Amino acid sequence: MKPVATTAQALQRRARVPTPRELDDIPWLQTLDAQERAVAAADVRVVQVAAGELLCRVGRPATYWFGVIDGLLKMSNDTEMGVPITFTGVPPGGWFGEGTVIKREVYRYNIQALRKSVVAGLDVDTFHWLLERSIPFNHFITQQLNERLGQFIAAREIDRMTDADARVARSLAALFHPVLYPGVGTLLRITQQELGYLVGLSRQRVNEALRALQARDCIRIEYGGVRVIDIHALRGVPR
DNA sequence: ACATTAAATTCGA
DNA sequence: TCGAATTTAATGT
Repeated sequence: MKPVATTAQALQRRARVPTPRELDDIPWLQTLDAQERAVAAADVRVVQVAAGELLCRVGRPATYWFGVIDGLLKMSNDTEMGVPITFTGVPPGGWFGEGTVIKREVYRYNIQALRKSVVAGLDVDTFHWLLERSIPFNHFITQQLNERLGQFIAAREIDRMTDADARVARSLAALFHPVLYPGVGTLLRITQQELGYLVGLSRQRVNEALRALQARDCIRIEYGGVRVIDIHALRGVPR
């Protein structure tokens, strides 16, 4: 997967107005009252990104609050020296970057599309407009920040786990988070290769882990995706 | 790495 | 626009 250089300007040029169907898939929009929803919906823009494309880069000023309509993104956090460390996936229904947008700072993550995806963006100014007047929106954001904090703590634990089955189980459980990623439902569309990129394992090893989890009746493997049978069992996979 | 199977796309009516 | 044929993608070993 080769990274494709993408400027914010190029993204803006390719952006279009969301379809009604796409608006329905934006969780926070549904919580707003009619007036505010109308204003916010009018400011949402949507763009297709190709696999490997970089949506935003560390250090660029935050101009949008992003959400995944369709596809799968990877949040990665570079360390000082060059390459590695700490990934989380962002499946459909996930919105991110609110911490950065609230403070009007620069992005602290690289966001890369793991596959061809549809991403929505809300202008920073509209975000602040909502934050200043809408209680439902504030509830949404508070909850979002709170749940994500829990996810980062979980991610640290996952990093330390050596057992591949357990890593896959916990990473999957994170992606099935009902509050952060309501768009996922019980079927997560992710290939074993993509899971491999996220967790840092080979496709073969991910395949093996998934089969073990399926044997435990935690999940069901489907073509191009994974269905959760028992999320609690998934979280509880030991070691 | 390879064989198998599923899905997406093309193409002809 | 239907469906068969072909190509591409994902899975399992």
